[in-house]
Amino acid sequence: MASSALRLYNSLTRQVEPFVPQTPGEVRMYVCGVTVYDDCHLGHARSQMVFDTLHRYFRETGDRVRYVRNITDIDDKIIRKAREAGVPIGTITARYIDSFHRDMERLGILSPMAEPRATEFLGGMIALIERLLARGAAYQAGGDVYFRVRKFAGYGELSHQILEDLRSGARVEPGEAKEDPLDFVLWKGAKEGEPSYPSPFGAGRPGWHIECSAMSLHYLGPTLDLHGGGMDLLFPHHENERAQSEAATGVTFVRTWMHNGFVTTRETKMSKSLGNTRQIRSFFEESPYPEEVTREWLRYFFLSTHYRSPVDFTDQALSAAKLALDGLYQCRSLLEEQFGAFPGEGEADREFAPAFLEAFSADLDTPVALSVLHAAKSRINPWLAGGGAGTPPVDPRAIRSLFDLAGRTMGLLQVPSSRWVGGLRESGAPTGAGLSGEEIARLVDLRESARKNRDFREADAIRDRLKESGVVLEDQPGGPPRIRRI
RNA sequence: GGCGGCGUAGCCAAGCGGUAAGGCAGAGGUCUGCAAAACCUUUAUUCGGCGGUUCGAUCCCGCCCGCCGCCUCCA
Repeated sequence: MASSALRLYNSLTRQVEPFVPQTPGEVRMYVCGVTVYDDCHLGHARSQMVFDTLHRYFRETGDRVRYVRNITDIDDKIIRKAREAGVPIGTITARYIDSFHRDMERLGILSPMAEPRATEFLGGMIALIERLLARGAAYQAGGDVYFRVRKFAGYGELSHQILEDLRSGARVEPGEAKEDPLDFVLWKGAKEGEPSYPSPFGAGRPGWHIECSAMSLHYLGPTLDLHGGGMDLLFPHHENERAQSEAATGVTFVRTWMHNGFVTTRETKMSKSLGNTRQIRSFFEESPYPEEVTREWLRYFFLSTHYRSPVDFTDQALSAAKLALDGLYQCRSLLEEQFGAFPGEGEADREFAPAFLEAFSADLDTPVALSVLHAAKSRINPWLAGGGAGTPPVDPRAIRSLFDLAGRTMGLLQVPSSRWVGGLRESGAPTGAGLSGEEIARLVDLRESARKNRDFREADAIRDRLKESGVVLEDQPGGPPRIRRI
């Protein structure tokens, strides 16, 4: 059970309001996935991570989550890319679907219940368009089918746009036969050399927005508890989805609309058209750390800013995130050394967990949740630093319980601390500078002998040498030094 | 032009009517052969500026300055 009821910011009402699913104990959640024509960048990473965190929170608090995330595998950009490469679109989409899945694995994103692809749901989309035509909410013109925006009274409510303002800025492409510039396409008539599919309105392919309406209807019914995506999907994508879904079903499409803020570089939105994106793949490949470490590093970084605020992707902030996480691992490592294991698996925690979950309840305030982790660390560390004498100031089992909770909800602290802090000893893996575990062990032994002989010059020289290779030695009283990589 | 967001210590970042969380960095100290790690102490009388409402405002209102986003594909 949650320590307190979840409250979420709803883009529709522009207010933080209690989140109450229509069926108690069950959450119907739909998040916009990606269009598979390129590798995903850090903007996609943040969005997926935000909703993954929410997904995990629902699971933690005992809700069944029916989570659907779509894949757009038919679209102008895919077609263009396939044409340029001289291959069928399936070649392009297969490649980038694999890439997307690999990225989700890198980021530690839990799988959704379903991941439908647009091309698998043509039938559902066509049925929905037929319903809209039958109700007069759509019309055929010039081989296309358009949604009649002025027939939907609530148009503009979600993005808080005034119809006339939108109309003045709207464009009509040459060849389009819209009744109104704001009308958007539901079905595009086939064009020479483009993939097309048969339909009652002629061969063609679906417009962008209709897939989400059709697929969410199929999996989750006419009313979703929650629909999420990046801020940039608010208009026109979500506005259009809402219009066509509600025009077809006559009921509320989405109870809570959530939109996450952008990832920026130099305070400018990261976007493909600006050419300032950083791919998830390249971030991982260029990371000095193993994938499991890089994963949590990135998660901590993104989760340390509230999901609705922009995050500027800077080396400084990234570095601070790594060091903060290191501190948490250090604490866990000390606990394990003290007890021979991380004590108290599964113990209930009345000390920290309620505060941690309360932060989640307050519109997913992950920065505050992270601060609870540090508060716990600061409570136990003095005792650990004193060698664990006397009664601990806080039950170590509560720390374990909290850290496990952070693992389940945020995907943090999942790496064995011995490996995070001094992994070289276990893995024998080479360091960034190419020293193998064996070489390190040999140098450490050499230094220990030098120290025994009080040849501190030699000992320090070896220590410096190791440090240049990214290996820091921490001497401990009466034992071998701790080996920590930086 | 229309709509919206942001501006909190050197940096990152919560709080959003009751008197400034947390992280990183910095300073001093304990420990150490020296370090490192850890620990202790310390670092914003103040929340872009000016007015207003209030017993009380970083939080509400108005104006101004600066930055950003959406309005076209975009997480």
